[in-house]
Amino acid sequence: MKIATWNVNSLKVRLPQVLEWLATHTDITALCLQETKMDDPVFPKAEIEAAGFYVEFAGQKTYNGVAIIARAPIENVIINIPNFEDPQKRVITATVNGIRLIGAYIPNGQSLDSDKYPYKLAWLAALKEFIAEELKQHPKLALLGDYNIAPEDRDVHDIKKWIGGVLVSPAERAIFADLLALGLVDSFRMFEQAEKAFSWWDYRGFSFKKNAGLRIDHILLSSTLAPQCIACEIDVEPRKNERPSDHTPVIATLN
DNA sequence: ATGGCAGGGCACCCCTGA
Repeated sequence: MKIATWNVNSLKVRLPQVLEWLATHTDITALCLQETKMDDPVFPKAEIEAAGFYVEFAGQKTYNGVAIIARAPIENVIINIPNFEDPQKRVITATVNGIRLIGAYIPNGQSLDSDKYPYKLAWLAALKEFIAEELKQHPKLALLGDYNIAPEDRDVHDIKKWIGGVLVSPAERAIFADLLALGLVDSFRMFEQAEKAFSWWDYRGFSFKKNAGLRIDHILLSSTLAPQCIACEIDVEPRKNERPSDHTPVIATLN
């Protein structure tokens, strides 16, 4: 089976692309979406189900919003991080085919001197605690999503342009390392990859054409699940669509 | 140093994203 993550930057705009992508990737069992940007009453549940999928979601107007689309039943759903007060809808957790999936849209942080930066760090600390708890009950666990963290300098097209800002700060990278210390493995780095492999490119300045991107969308696998992973790839094709998301899917193959 | 593109809300300009 394959599991995937995709920040779609508005599901209203991107739903046709998502359904088309799933139609041509029939081996993807579960897809986690971020930035659906829609409240639950207007979520296109019927359309997705009519296309043959199960779907669970948690959204809000304008910002954030997450969902899981799957070809198998989606069970034992948890919305957001328990015991962490947060009006923003950024996490959906569920079990599909016996794998515990945590789909997350980690805060951007905006800048190191913004109020949103300490929110990001506190949010990540709460997420880490939640994952530690989930791992006790669900050893086969994957954390998929838009992390808004480029873990290493090789995940940044030009580190000089990003240093001193969010996404690459030592504190954020330290929390990423804390996730790895829970036993999680960055599935992308389990395999040999091309250099300058990114999952996001700014809409501005022909960034995609110049491959001036960041690798900030990740699939981390628990130590129990990682040995089942035989591939991880970034699919850049949807970034070439008309009206693309600025992010592109990441796919992990499990056997 | 700044803005550049895109989406959404809401009213035609502003906020946010990364």
